[in-house]
Amino acid sequence: MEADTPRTEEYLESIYKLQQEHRPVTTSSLAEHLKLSAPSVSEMVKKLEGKGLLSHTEKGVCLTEEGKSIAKKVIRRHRLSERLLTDILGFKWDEVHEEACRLEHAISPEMEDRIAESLGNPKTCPHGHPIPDKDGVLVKEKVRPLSELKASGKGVIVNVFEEDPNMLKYLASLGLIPGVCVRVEEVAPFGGPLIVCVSGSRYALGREVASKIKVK
Amino acid sequence: MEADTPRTEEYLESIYKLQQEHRPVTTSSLAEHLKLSAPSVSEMVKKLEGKGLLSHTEKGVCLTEEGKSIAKKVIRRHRLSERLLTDILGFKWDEVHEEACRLEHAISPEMEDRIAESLGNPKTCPHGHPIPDKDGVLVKEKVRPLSELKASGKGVIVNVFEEDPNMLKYLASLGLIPGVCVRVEEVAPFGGPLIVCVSGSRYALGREVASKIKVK
DNA sequence: TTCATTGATTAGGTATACCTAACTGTAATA
DNA sequence: TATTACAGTTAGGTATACCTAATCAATGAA
Ligand SMILES: [Mn+2]
Ligand SMILES: [Mn+2]
Ligand SMILES: [Mn+2]
Ligand SMILES: [Mn+2]
Repeated sequence: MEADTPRTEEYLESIYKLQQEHRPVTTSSLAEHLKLSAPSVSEMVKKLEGKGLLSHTEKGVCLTEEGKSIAKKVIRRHRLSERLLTDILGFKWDEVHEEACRLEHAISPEMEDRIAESLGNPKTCPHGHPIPDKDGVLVKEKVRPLSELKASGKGVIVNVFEEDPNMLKYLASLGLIPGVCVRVEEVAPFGGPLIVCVSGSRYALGREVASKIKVK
Repeated sequence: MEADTPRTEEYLESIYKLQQEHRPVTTSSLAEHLKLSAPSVSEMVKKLEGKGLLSHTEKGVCLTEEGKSIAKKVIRRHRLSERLLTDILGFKWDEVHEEACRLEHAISPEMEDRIAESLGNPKTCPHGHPIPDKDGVLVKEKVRPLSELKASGKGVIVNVFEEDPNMLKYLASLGLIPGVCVRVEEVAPFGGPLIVCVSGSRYALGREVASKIKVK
């Protein structure tokens, strides 16, 4: 069994994430997510299929058990890196994604263990996403998008499906971070914004944005 | 100016280190240090020369100012990584070299700053080697090898030029780490061992080993 | 002086991972 | 039905960084 290269890890990670977000896992969606050309992805997908890490049918790409297992390891390292960056090195949650995306390929199993231990085995990354445990067990909370709440509905933010630093900075400035309670005051019709109440303040939130904030 | 690849960084780092240790910086010594074939190094050296990072004469390879500057940045990231690993994540000094050798290529300038800050701007790595500052200033202490001390000579260990984990573990088990005071009790003739006294205990040390321990 | 050793390079090749341009097949549209 | 749009692949090519085998050049020993 040949060692996985950083690129293999990156593909598997992307595929796993797209699938988790219930987005189509096609070569084109992958190409968009990875910011690569379609033929590059097409070629790589074929190689990964040859290595038994995924299967590729008309319906799209699907990780095998081995592919899933590797993906979860990468995601564990990614999310632990993010926690290291925020909790120990003092980064903001909007500054860690890119950094972690490089670190995740440079961390040994020993370092992974030490980070987890030093941080007290955190259960989630700074964005609220679960950190798979050593055995690849990933506890997914049942959540729904904030955008689905009705007027006067309430919920606690569990996680935020967003990687764009500017958006994350904006959300943090409104106090929209995991663990915070949000109440929907009003829902404008025709796909209009939501008026939400967060720790005493009122804000108008676009549907698009609200759909990325998952609450329970 | 194209970005440096991890491999470019690795070559420059090796060249800088060999030169610091006053070892010949030839393609063959480089090949040995980097564990690559001579032709591979020969080729890469030519490329790096073309990029203006080094010059290659009969006397060997010599970094240009730009090459030196990059090398010192890599070494700064390497040594800061080592400190992060030992001081924050609880690694032993014999476990950090390889890990840091990967991390050093995955750390952004921002992360470099945060590590330095979080650690209180350490002056040396766990092996006692100076950490270049942001501007590439590297303070080298005047030291000499323990093997050069005469009988009843004394010195404080400044650093240890050794990367082999087993050797480092051995040295740590004898208490031979930076900051510790060593007295040479006896020097066996004909290149024989030194009998040294460290924190109350006596040990026989081979010349080879003793030459890697630098004292002041 | 000639030969063998050593160091370095040239020649030729591989693997990985990316690209653009061109082509193909399917499915919705006019 | 013919057309267009889109997704996906094939074809052909590049850059990086490695390898082995063969060659070349200088040096010291026979
Ligand atoms: Mn990643
Ligand atoms: Mn995250
Ligand atoms: Mn290195
Ligand atoms: Mn060190």
